Amino acid sequence: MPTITLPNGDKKSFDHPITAAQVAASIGAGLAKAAIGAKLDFGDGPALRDLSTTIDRDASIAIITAPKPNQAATPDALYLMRHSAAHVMAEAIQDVIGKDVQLAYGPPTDTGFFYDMFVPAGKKISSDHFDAINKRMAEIIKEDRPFTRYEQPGDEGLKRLKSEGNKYKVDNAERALGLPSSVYQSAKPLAATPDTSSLRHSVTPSLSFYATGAPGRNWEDLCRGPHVPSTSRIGAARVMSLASAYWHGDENSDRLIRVYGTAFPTQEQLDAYLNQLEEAKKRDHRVIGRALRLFHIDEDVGQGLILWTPNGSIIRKELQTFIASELKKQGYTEVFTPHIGRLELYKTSGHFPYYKDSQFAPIVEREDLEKLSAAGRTCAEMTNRVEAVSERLARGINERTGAQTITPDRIKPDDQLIEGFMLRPMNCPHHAKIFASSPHSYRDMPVRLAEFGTVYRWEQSGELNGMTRVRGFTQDDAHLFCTEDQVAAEVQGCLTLVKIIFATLGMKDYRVRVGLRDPDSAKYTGSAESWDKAEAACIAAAESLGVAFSKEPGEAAFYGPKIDFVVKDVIGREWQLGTVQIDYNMANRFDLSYVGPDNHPHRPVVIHRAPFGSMERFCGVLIEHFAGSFPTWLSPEQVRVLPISEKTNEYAGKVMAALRAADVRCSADLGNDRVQGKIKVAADEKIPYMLIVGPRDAENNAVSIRARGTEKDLGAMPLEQFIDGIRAEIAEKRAELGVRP
RNA sequence: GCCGCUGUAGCUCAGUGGUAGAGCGCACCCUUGGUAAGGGUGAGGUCGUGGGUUCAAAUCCCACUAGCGGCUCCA
Repeated sequence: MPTITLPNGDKKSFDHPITAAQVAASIGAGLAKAAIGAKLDFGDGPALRDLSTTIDRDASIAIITAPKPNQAATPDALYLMRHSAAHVMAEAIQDVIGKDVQLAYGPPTDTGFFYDMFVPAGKKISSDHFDAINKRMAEIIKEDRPFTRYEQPGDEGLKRLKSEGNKYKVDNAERALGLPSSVYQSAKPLAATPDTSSLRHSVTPSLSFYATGAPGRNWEDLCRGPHVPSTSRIGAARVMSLASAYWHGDENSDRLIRVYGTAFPTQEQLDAYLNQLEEAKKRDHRVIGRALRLFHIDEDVGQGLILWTPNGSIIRKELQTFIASELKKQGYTEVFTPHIGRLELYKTSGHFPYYKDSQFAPIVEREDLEKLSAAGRTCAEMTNRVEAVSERLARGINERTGAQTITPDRIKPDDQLIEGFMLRPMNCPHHAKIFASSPHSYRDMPVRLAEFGTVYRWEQSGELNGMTRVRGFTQDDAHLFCTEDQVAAEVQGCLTLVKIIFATLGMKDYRVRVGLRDPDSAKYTGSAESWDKAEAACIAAAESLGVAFSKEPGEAAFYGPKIDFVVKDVIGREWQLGTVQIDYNMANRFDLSYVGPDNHPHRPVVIHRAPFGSMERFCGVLIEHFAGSFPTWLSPEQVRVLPISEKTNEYAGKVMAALRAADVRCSADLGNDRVQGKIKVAADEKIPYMLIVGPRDAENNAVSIRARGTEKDLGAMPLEQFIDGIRAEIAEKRAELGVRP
């Protein structure tokens, strides 16, 4: 007979099996009323369950409740409500579009839920249907139909699903039963059961179904649950958007329509969320970037290629100056290298064969093309000769790495090869060549070569996104060539740099991933001992950051472990910014060495690191972080002088000149607007300081201050004092606008 | 790359088969005003590109191109 442990440690014993709802009722009527689910632990870990779950053995329980008014829902409560809302939305869609819409998979997400579905040919779902779907969802919620769970033996349930002709549900059922799929075939290994929760569920020999109402009479769906007790407990739900998704995320498989929705306990909370989305859109770096004229993308220049306009260029330049000064302190040396290199170089590095499809096409010499053309050769022949490697190179690479990237049919004698150049996808080959250009003693190590190096990658067109995903970008790159013993200290130094940058910019909302090797894979280069040491160094360095980080086995590059910094944009998408990667491969490929204390050559270890990642992406994220209101040191325009009338224009000009002489970025608004109008314009442009000057100020050699974010006149102060104040603020890279009379 | 949506003035957008519109911005004029837009006049568009249907296309159809939202990918 079950003994049930409550969250506070109290125990309750019952002499008969009991439902979670009854447990709630035994604690209090208010709890029973608010309950929408339960987290039960039968000793195998906590799992969310229906309130109707029968408890027939010892368990600990936490009742999940709907939030009180004005209270935020717990993640568990939202999970239950949204998972349930997905069913309601699916029913509504089938009512609006047609019963022949086939449902596939509908889980909750961080911000709501989605349901993937197959819409038969001839039918269509579009945003025009949203009003009707929303209306139908509201009706179903209002009807307050119970979510009724029932189970069928696996074979029986499967037979029934097969007779219904929905292969997606058959597939779901087969996977729930632990059977191989009879309907889904793919070259790719089957993904693990998609599961957005950390909750565990066991494979059972039966299948569970949920009817929204009475089984057989109302709408129902194969589902493992759990759900809220009845539809009215969902609160407020809404369909949000349409997208496409592949079945099993497999691009060679069926394309499904993914319908996104969200649900909140109350209409007010849903409205607040929608409002928040609207606000987030205003922070979008693409919107602010245009409004503040920070960057431009021009169709005629090309997709994914950023033109830094004067305002954006100031921000970038300030950031680069900032980081360059930190690099100097850490003993880096700066280098400059070209944006292209010979194909041979990237064949040596392995980039060309390995990442062929995500690079710009090679630049082939005109003479070669003409020769081939005159000889009647095809395009395929040209490609073959461009992509092939010399015997010498193939030997070299195979010897050291067993390189899988060169196939024997692509090895050609030198006179068969077509040479060419490539836009560089990475800076490391150039830096490796600089390292190799002079001999090195262990006494010189580490050698730290830094460059704001622009690289070009052929990103898929559908991936391009403002400044955050582009085809040409500048890494704040550096390569540290060090001895094995120096790896830990150098990784530590890289993280210190990242920490300084993030702290200076007030960026706190990021996460850290430590990518480790997959213990079951053999694709990695470098010795096991080196990997052990490097992984330990990465973990130790990450621990020293004082920030939560995740260890991610299998996420290492094939050439070494790495540490990535990831931030979210305003609409919740994650972007990788800074990265630190340890590389055991490159030094081999380029045959790099230094002379050790034993007077023999040794292989250096290479660390790739870019604390910002790319200037483009970093600035994009930074625009959103500050919502365009940059601290003074980064602001394209730091001060604007606003004369009250044209009578004070001359003094305004003097003020501007004095500020410019003090290295402050400043302009004066000498138009014939009234001062209210000039303030509005300057405020819209998010300029940190407005100096309003009239005859009174001119007489006293003073300025009246108005700081961004302060909706009033702060009073007047002597011009010289203002200049001293703002210079200090800029020099110290202060986050706040602090110059006051 | 794939699916869906979108492309009209510098920007934000209205215009569903019959002479191209608004607000903001811009230019000029009046106003000389002490803290989030005083007033007026004017310039500015081969309606993303190319085909097609039609007496007639910004509008309907097709293709391309670019952007947006997802998916897949990301050294």
